[in-house]
Formats: sequence, structure tokens, C-alpha cells
Amino acid sequence: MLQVNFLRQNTELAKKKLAIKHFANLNLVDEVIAIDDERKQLQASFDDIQSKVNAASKEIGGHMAKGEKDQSETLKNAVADWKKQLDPLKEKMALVEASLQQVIVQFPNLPHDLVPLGKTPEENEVVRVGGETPKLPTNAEAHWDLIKKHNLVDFETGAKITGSGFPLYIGKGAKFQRVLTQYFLDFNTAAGYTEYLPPFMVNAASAFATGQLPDKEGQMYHATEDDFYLIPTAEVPVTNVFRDTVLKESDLPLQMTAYSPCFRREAGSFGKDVRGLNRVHQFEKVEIIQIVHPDKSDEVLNEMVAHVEKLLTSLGLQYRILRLCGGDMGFASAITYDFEVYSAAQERWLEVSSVSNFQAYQTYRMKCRFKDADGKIQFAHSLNGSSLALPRIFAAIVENYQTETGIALPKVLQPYFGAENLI
RNA sequence: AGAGAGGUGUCCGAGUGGUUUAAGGAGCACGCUUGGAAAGCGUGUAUACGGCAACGUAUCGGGGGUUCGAAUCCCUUCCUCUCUGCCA
Repeated sequence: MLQVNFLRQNTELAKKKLAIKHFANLNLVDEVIAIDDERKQLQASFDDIQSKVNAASKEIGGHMAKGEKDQSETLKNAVADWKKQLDPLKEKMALVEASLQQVIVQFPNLPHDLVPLGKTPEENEVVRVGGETPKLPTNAEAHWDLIKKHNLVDFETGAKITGSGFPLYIGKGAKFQRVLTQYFLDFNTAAGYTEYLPPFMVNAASAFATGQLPDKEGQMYHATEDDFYLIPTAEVPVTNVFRDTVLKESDLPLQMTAYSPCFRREAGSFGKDVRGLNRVHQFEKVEIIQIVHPDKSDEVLNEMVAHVEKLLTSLGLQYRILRLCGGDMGFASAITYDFEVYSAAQERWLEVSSVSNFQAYQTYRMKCRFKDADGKIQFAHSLNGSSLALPRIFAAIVENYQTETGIALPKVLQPYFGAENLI
């Protein structure tokens, strides 16, 4: 959520930046300032009258104590008159505040200066390419064929149990999921992240705080009886640990990592893009999250990108890092780097991680602050990234490590799996 | 799921309609004292909104109500604890 005061003080800059995100209705900036002006005015009149009421009430108490009935009756009448003015003011304030809220949540975060112009994924900027294209055997297959052949994942039975997009992992497939999770968590905690195991359902307040509500309501599974949402990512519960808090400056940076299943309804497209493990309704992911001093978030973003890069390198996967253009970025993000892994069998890049700096957009929304050295309250910056999303890494490893006779494993995973090969 | 007890500031805790301007204690910060420390003494120590400021307003889990006036009374909701039940 953007702050009105920022828009007030940087109106033109804000409009320029919103345009980079292809936000259409720039007049909304002026509108929100006008609504805020009205809110201030109403607040001032309200406070003024309320102040008189409070003073009179106290005076009445004094008169009552002394038994001065007449004086207190006169004052009571005066208070009654003021209160009549107060009621319509209160109603109007509620309306104005609601419309202010309704307008301000429509603004996406402003893009960082580094964000390239552009509207479509083709205009994303390739920052780096690393690793080598694997040389596959002549009989190489895509992962959806391999997992079927080796009975690692059974989509049909998953569909019987629940519905399409709910994979059932079996045997070595199930174990491989566990091994990947364990390796990712170990890799993250070794770098200083604290491991969390959060609730997999959240209430509406938490979903609002990280920005899933109100915009993405239809993309989450909703348990209506208890009004809980199944999490689309561990980012939601873990970031909310620090909702409504005032931290000490010395608490920062907070570094957290968490494994969770992720539930996404996303209607999605058809064909190759969604085949096999490329897009599913339930998948596992290990997430990294940081809450940091505002001066540090640029630096921390680079550290997080380097961290994920190291992790991909350790798996021996070919990857590329994209800096997303204004039109392809998420709503709440100021700058996002996507990681894609090359699938030689599918001959395409698969997104496996997305690392973003949200600056104060989430922390303002969920009131996560810290007290600086001068005792002033500031909003912290939040960042997060996947390290990593499991199904696509599963798919990429299965495809890229396939041999004439089976499927090998990256060296770092062999001790975790207790074997040199998956198959 | 049923019955009961609770939810007050950073923490503990007092407070059942009117100097509560939330007592008292602890912690923390600064100062005095000291060779240094502890103890002692003094001062300060929530958040949001409005205001250049003085200051004003709101907040005692959340929401609503009664009243001239609510931490206190009423309704509602969430959460915690104890007992009983059920359960991996």
C-alpha cells in the first residue's frame, strides 16, 4: 500500500513511476489526495467538538460532586447539542475513510529505478546466464513421460483423490521431494536464515497484509466455514509473524526460511505450459523472507539473488536471471528478479524462483515498523524469494540428469538421498 | 464440543460509572553519586491521526450499544487458561 503523504509530496514522480507499471488511471493520484484533504478537515472538526464534549463532561462531574444540579443540567443540554453535530460527522468520516482505503489499495507499488520499461515477458532483461546446457541421451524424454515410466508421480490417482493438479508422489518420487526440501532448508539455515514451520491456513487479516486480499481473492482456496484461506506461499504466514509490531533497530535484519505446501486455484492456460509438473494446484516450496532496514534493502536483494544463484549452481542446473520489466512485475513488488532453469528435454526455460524487494509496500500495509537510533518509528522493508519451488526443480533435474538407463542425481543431493542415482 | 475463569502499557499488576491526566512494581535509557561497579537518588520510557508548535483526538483483545461521562455496565465476536468429552 502506498502512503498518501508520499503521493502528496511526490505527485509527479509517483505518476511517472506508476506509468512504468502500466497503471492506467493516473488521475487517481490527485483523487486520493483530495479525499485525504477532506478526511483531514473532517477529523479536525470532529476532534474540536469532541474536545468540548470531554471538557464539559468533566465539568459536570465536578458540579454533581458539589450537588450543583442546575449547572450540570445546562451543560448536559449543551453537550446534547454538540453530540447532534457529531453523529453526521462520524458517518461522513467513515464514508470518506472507506473511500480513501478503497482507492489507495488500487495502487501497485512504485517500480525501482532499475526496472526496465516494457509490458510483456519478452521485454524482461536477461541479467545473467549461468551453468551449462546438459547433453541428453538420444532417447531423452520430457519429465511427464519419465515420471510415468518410473512411477515417481501419479497425476491420475491424484485427480481421483482430489482433482486435477493435485499430484500424488510415489516411492522415490516422494522421497525426492523430501530430500529436496531438506537440502534447501539446510542450505538456507547455513546462510543464517531461521527456519519456521508456519500454519498452512491463514485468516483474512493475514491475507490482506501481504496483499493477497482483496486483489487475488479468487486465486486462493477458501475454507468458508471458518473463513480461513489455504496459503498460496509461505510468504503469507511468515511475513505476518511481524504484523502489527514495532521492532528494535537491532532486531534487523530478520532472516526467515520456511517450507510449506502452496495451494493455488489459478485457472491457467492449456497445453505444454501446464503439462506435468509445470503448473499444479498444490506444490511444495521453500521460501526465504527478510525484513530489513530501508537503507539496506537494495543490498539485501542482491544478496538474496546471489544466494539463490549459488543454490542453483550447486544443483548443476543451467539458469538465467531476468530483471522483470514494469509490465510483467507483481503488484506489490518494487523490483523482481526471476530465475529460470533450462529444461533441455522441453527446450524451454522454467521459472523456479522469483526474488523481490517490496520495500515498504507490505510493511506499511501490515504495520511492521522499527524504532531507529533517534527513537523515530519507521517502516521496515520486506523482501522474499523462493529457494526453491520444488516441482519444477524436480522436473528439471529429472529431465537434465537423465541417462541412457536411468536418472542420475546432483552431487550435493547424493548424501541426502543415500544413492548416486534417483533411478 | 460442553462448563468455568480470564484478556489492562515492554513485562508483572491495581483498578466495578466522574482529579485515571491508567496507581504501584520490574525492566530499559539518561543523569547524579562512585576509583570502578552494585545499591541509592532523580528524570524519562505506547501507538495512530490532525497541528509549524502548544496541544487536541482515538486506543485497556476486536466490533457495536447505554450514558453528560465507560478500562469499569450491556450485546456480540476473537483469543488464552482450567476441568470434562472427543481425537493423531
